Amino acid sequence: MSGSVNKVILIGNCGADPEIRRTQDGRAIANIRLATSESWRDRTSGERREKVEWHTVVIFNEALAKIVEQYVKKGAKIYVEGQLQTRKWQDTQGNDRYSTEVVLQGFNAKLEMLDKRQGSGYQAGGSGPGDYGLDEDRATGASSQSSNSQTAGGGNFSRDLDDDIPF
Amino acid sequence: MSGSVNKVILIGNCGADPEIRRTQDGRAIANIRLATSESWRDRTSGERREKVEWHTVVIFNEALAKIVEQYVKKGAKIYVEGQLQTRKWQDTQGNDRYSTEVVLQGFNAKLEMLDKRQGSGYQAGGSGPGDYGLDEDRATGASSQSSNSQTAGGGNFSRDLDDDIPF
Amino acid sequence: MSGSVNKVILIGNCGADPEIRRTQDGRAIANIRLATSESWRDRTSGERREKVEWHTVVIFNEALAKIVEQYVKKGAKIYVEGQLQTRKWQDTQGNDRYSTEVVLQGFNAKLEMLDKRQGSGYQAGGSGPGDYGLDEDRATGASSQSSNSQTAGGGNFSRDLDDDIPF
Amino acid sequence: MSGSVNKVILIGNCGADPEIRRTQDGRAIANIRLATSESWRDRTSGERREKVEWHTVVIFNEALAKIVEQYVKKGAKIYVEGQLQTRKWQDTQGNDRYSTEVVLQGFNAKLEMLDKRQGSGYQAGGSGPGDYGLDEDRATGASSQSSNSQTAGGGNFSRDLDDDIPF
DNA sequence: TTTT
DNA sequence: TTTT
Repeated sequence: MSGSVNKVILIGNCGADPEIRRTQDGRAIANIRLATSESWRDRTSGERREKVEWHTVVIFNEALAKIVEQYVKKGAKIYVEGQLQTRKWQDTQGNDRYSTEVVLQGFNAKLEMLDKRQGSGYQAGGSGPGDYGLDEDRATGASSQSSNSQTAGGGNFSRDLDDDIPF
Repeated sequence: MSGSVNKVILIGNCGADPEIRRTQDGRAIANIRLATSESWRDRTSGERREKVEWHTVVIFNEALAKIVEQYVKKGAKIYVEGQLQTRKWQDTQGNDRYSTEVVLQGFNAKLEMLDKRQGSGYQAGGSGPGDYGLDEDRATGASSQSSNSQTAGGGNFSRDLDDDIPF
Repeated sequence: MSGSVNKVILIGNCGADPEIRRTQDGRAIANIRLATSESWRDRTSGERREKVEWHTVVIFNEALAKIVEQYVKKGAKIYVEGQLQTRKWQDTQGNDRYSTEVVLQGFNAKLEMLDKRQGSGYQAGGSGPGDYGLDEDRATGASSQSSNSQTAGGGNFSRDLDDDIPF
Repeated sequence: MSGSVNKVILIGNCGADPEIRRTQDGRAIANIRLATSESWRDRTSGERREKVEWHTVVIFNEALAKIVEQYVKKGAKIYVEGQLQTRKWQDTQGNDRYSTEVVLQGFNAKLEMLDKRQGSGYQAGGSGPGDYGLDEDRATGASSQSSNSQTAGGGNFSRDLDDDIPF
């Protein structure tokens, strides 16, 4: 099917420190429980009410997962852009179960930290936090690649693209 | 919590005719099974591969649900903008189960039909299909309403809002 | 034309305090200069580079404009969701000029403050800052209205819509 | 600045065939004039009204520009996701002028064709149109790269990622 | 200048 | 003109 779009944009707060899992082959995957909320004034009572929604955000990207592990903590406010994915699994009774997650993977995925940097430290590394798009990771790949492709194909668009890559 | 955003944007095709349910108090609710897909060329085999993702879209709006019932059919390509919502329920064995849905409700919800109109007919009604955002309808409703609500001492926000309605 | 979407989503910092103008008929309009930026590491020099983009955000909504005036200050980080609009005007030499702005107006517009509330004060009012979507406010207005408009036989879309308002 | 987002999402119709320009160094750039529109029923007259907005979409990507040149024609309905960019230039009288464009470049850019494929032909090539994300271009780079990274790191996640890359 |  |  063509002409398809699957995009989720969330701004919320982390309910806990991210969990970092590792695949058999050693790749890091970060899981974040993210809370978004809406508030409104109740029509009848006039009271302010709030509804909180919890989302499971899964980051399939080792480099990004590590950054998340390092900088994203419980309570942090973040922006994530990914896609909806529903995973099928079996519970202990053998029933089919489904879990829907917001997956950041590959392109068109993005994560931004929205809290003011306080304190110090992590700026030191030079790379610094901030624009933690998956971009960055792709960038890594893309640039190591580009040194080839550029010379090879001379496509200087890919050159510019690489220049544009965050980092 | 403030500063929260919960937004889903999908473009996909309906897997079946929408289902219209009705709440106890008679409101119509439309359910759409929407498929999005990604395709890519497998690097090793060179074959084209495709991954389809199915989404449950729930439309809590009688008028919109009726429009959906009337014009959205199996196979139709639509744009939906709503929010992620996870609903808890009990299965027959009494286990907690969760279903995540894309909910179109209230503001910041939108539905657009992306297929070319073929044939005729439904334009006749005057209202016509096309921009089936909640927008348009709210606008209509909001304005007829505002003359009342404003006088009624309704929040003067609604007054401003009406002014804000696209022209 | 049907099947149309025009959406802009920005997260950035205000370059100055918002400007509040007023239309002839007394409605407030807020203007914000918003900076977004991208940064990346230059491939050849290894230096970190940054490109800043400035946006003009125009808020056509008296209540929201006032909230903006009150709480959004120079340096504030905000989320805005609106639409692209290009305005034609004449310069002093009589040449046609065009300005493109991000317009928040009517539905499908949203503004969220992303800075942590520090200090005190503005929570007191009860309404509180935070979710300054047009949402909330429309909801208020819309709901007080709905009890009327429904009876009044207002478009039954508005009826549904009101029902749809978050709770 | 960190924590920044600059995103534009449009669904509209092409007002003319795309223009393909070429930079001095031979890279293709596509320009599309895209119309979005809103329609609503006038509150007082009850008439249906429509407001059309024109956008300039600029695609800085040789491969994508060529696909656009080949498949996107006047009247086509497309989805584009890019970012806002304002370009400064001098008019013939030496005045500063600014043009704001929706730029598709690098990551987080996407273009989808939303018209039903009619007729035949272009499906034949095997690659087919459909998901014309910039992804595709990155994919090209990324995959040539991945053949390295995979062997090197064996991370089959990167393998999956690459596999996921459109085209 | 598109589209409905 | 913001922010990091």
